[in-house]
Amino acid sequence: MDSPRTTETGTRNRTRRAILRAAASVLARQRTATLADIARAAEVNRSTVHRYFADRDDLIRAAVDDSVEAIGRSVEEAGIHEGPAAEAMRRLVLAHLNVGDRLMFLFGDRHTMRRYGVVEPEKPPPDPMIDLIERGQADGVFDPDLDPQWIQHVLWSLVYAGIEEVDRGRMSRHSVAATVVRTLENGIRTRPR
Amino acid sequence: MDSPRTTETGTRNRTRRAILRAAASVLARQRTATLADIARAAEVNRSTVHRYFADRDDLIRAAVDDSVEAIGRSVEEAGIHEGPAAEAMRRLVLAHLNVGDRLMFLFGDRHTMRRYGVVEPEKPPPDPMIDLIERGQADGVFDPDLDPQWIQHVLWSLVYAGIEEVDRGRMSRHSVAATVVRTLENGIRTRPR
DNA sequence: CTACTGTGCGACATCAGTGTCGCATATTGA
DNA sequence: TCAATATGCGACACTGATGTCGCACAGTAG
Repeated sequence: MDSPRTTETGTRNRTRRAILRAAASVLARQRTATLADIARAAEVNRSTVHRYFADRDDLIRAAVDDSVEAIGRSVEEAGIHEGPAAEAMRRLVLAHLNVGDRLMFLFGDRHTMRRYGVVEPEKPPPDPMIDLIERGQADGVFDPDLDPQWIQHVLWSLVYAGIEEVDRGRMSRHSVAATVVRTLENGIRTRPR
Repeated sequence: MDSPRTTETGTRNRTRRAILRAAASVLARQRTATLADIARAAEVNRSTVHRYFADRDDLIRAAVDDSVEAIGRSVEEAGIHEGPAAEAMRRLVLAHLNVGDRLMFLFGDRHTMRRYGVVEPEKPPPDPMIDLIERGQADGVFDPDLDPQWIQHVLWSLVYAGIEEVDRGRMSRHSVAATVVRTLENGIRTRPR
């Protein structure tokens, strides 16, 4: 579907995807990981990685593209242009939590995006997020005094923090979404009722 | 004062500190930066780095220790055990923003802390932060339904996001503290007045 | 069952980064 | 001013990671 090599067999496609997922996952946690590390995580031989990707740079670039697509799809499936802004924001948080590894990989080190990926003017996550935020601000649901891009970055930061909590076993995948949403909406101050 | 080599001359001390600061700053933004990159940022020759640190590992370890100390000092100067919890939290945010590079260096890649630094049970930033959060929760100022450690991570995440905004020139150092505090306290939802 | 595709294995060459070294020069402190 | 300290420079050796290659075997599709 999204693979540039759509004439690939199912077997090759699966191997390629396993390598890309492993690359994002391993590099998200250790930027200096070797090709051997990635191959191990993908459960293939190092030479197999070379059969799919010309070199290390090629692999990382492909992993960046793949991650951008995975995040884009997850965000699209959240359908944030529909429904009340607060509900849509909650679906957005879930969508991001579902692609936690890719987010950590893409944004954990700004060098990755600068060297391998989309250039700054093109925002990897699509404008619909900013649209949602602006819609919510117009509706009086989101704080109009906060810059929409800042809100977007806050969202990512909290999702990121949530993913790390889950990774460390300090929070369940089930409870993290609620906690992230609660903190995103209310902050840490006790909300007067 | 805190340098293990207190018999060092002022010149040597200054050179050592320049290298450590450059290490934290450069590695915060590019985990795979070389010793040559760090030396360039410190405005010394690469061989000079070797005169101060046995090898790359030694330098990174020293940079971790130095960063932990710098953050600890900044947090200590915030005097968060004094005054109302909300005020103390604001000073804490400022304290963290003041050591932004070190935070990005230490926590931008979990591998750094795991391999070079303090082990998990010893929390690099001191317990007083958790004490402050619990104090605020007891006083009804902070949300008692949020885990104190989660609140601490949220604080770091937002500080981190703020530092990146400043780095990208999208926010001034002056306004970032207010924005971080506002978002930390209120979240993104419009707060009813 | 067979032919084709895909992969593991391991050896080998290359290369970027690191670590070492000695010398000349710059800087600093007495 | 001079001696001691600090540093830049660049050459060189070493090391780990990468990239290439060919062969044998595993897996898959017809």
